[in-house]
Order: sequence, then C-alpha cells, then structure tokens
Amino acid sequence: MARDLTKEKVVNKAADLANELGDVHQLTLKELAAALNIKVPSLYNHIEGIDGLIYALRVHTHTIWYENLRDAMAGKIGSEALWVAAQSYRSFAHANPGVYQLILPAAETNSEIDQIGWNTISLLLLILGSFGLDGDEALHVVRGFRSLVHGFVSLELAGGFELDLDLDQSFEQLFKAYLNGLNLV
Amino acid sequence: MARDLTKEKVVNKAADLANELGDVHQLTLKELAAALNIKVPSLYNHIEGIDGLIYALRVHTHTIWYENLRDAMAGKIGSEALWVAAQSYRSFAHANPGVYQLILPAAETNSEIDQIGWNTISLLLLILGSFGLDGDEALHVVRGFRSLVHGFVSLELAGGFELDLDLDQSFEQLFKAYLNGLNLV
DNA sequence: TTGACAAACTAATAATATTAGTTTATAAAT
DNA sequence: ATTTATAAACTAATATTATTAGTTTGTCAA
Repeated sequence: MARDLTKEKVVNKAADLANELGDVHQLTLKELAAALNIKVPSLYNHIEGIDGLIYALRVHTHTIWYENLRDAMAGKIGSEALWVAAQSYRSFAHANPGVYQLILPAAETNSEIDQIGWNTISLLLLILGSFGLDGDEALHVVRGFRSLVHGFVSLELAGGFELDLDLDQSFEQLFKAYLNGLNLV
Repeated sequence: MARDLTKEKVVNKAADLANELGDVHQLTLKELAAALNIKVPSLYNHIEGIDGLIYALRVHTHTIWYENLRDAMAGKIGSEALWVAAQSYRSFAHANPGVYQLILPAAETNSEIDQIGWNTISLLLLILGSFGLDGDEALHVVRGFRSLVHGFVSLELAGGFELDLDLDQSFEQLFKAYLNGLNLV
C-alpha cells in the first residue's frame, strides 16, 4: 500500500496526542493508530511496539528541547542568557506538557539521547564560562540550575501550586534568589 | 476465609514492591497478589482496582512524607530547621524511590490528600514565620523550596546526574545559595 | 448448632499489545 | 506493457493484565 506515512509522522502525531492528554503514558497504540487512520498492527511497520515509540519520543523531546534552548540563547550573554535559558525551559514545558517528563533519563542509558542531553548541558556550561565559572564549580551550578527549573516546572504542570499567587513571580523570584546567592548577579 | 489480610497490609506490600521496582507504575496486580499469596481478584476485597490502589498509595506516601518532615523538624528553628527539612525530604525520597513520585498532585484533586499536603506546607510556613516571613512573600519562598528540593531529588532518582561529582555537595550548595540569595542566612 | 458475612476462590469478559501470516499498492526492471 | 520485488497495509490469532460475576468457605456471633 505504501502510503506516505513515515516514522517521523507517527512520532509527531504521538507527541501531539500525548500533549493533548497531558501525559505520554496515557497514550495507547489504539488511539494513535486511529488518529493516523490505520490499524494498530500497522504501527509496527514504523515503530517497535510501545517501548520503541516511547524511545522515539524521548529522542524527539530531547531534540526539540535542545533546539529550543539553543535558539533562545543565541546572542545572549551573562546573567541575561541564564535567565533566558530558564524562561525558555519553562516555555518548552508549557508547550509540551505530555512529553515533557521524557527529558528525565530512563533506566536504560543510551548514547544517542545522552549525546543530545550533553549538548544541552554544554550550552549552559558555555554561559557559566563567561562568568568565569568552570570545572566542578560550574557543574554544581548546572545541577542547581536544572534542579530548580525542573522542579518548578514539574510541580507547575502537575498542578502542585494551587493558590492564587502569581506563578511568573514565584519563578522569577526563585531564579533570581539562586543567582543572587551564587553572587552571579 | 477471613484471613488476617487488611487493606493496610496490601498497601504496605504494594509500596514495598514499588520501591523495589523503582517505579510504582511498573507494579502489577498480578505481582502484588503473588506477593500476598492470594489470587488477583481477591485484591478487590481490599482495594478498588488499580486506580484505588494508586489512590491509597498516594495517601500512604503523603502521610509518611508529612510524618517524616514533622519528626525531623521537631525542636529545630531558623535556617537550621529549613536545612533539616530539605535533608529529610531528600532522605525520604531515597528511602521511597518507587512511590516518591506520588507526592506530585494527581489530575483529580481530593480533599483527603490535599489536607495532608497542606499540613506539610504549613510546617514550612511555620519556620518561615520565625524568620519574619509571612503572607505572599512566604508562599513564594515555599514554592521555591519545594521546587528546588523536588527538582534535585527527582533528577537524582532518575539518574540524571551522571558525572562523578559529589551529590551531597551539589545539594547543599544549591540549597545554601538559595537561602543566601533570600538573605535568610 | 446454625446463620450471616467477609474474604477467599474459579470462571468468564474486556482492553490493549504483540505476533503470524496474507494481501495489495507502488515502483523498479525487463 | 508486464513482471517482480518490496514495503506497508491488512486480518486473524495469541498473550497479558485488569475487571466483573458468581460460588465456596472459613470465622464469628447469635
């Protein structure tokens, strides 16, 4: 039959559906196949079952995450670049609520995904270098940065901040306090 | 037959198995029933299917989380109390890697779980009050505290910090920098 | 001793994922 | 133009897990 369906289209559709559902693990092959107007077993021509789909979505998510950050930071320097990175990370999560969680490493480590993740971290190290931070010191700060942003964003997505209190303000205050505490203002 | 099996025992066993597996969503009723030496349908005498089990595990996790924090903070004041809270939170996650994620709110909000969660947050507000922090200012700081600790801990549990760089040191540095930035040292 | 009940059981059904084997449309080669 | 190879669809069958229905059995209290 050879329609014009490709693995990329399957993965993109899966990402869209996951984002609509708000959680990638609620997506079923049944629903994905229906959205593509094919039968479930036909999916296996493009992906290796549900595990293969999740793996492909991991790669997809890491890729757009990296590209997002890279583009947002282009031309920015110093603490402004770090703040832009934090905001871009958060926007990325808002735009991809269903697959966002896939940027957490999975049990099976893999060089392809590790590579993209490392590219992303390298972007951050580059900025820190412009502050004169390097070596272990910079690595500790990158861990701090990731923790703080990931923590805020995942609590936010899960609906963990219930009170009627401005989220943008909470985020900015957290981030600025951390930078301030590192004397990187 | 009326054996001495109770809902509490079922939930505790499920938590143990989830922690062994490292992820509560990998636990099956099949495995749980086998561990309790009963057949799968017999589980329904104690829990309402897998959704009911997860719900009960949510309550369980929130409860031990709260008790853990409360006990750790007893008698502590000021910034030491905050640091103890952060460490206790992290230890809690280490000891409960499989169910830890259940402290994130679920889609369906519920007064029972909300209540325990609120108790936990109240503990933190109490300490902040001793710094003279209250109102919206304190609530922003609680959000920051939760974000930072949750982010670090979930990245750590997922294996997100791959490099051979001391984790305790990264955590302490992140936390202290935040406090420092808030001028709460 | 009997009767009620809770909690176990077996058997059957449903939903999803996966595998096996078949058909068909397209595109290249004769 | 016809044939042939192949990729990608399909149907049918199987496996796994969860759930429901209906039955049996052990315990406790009347």
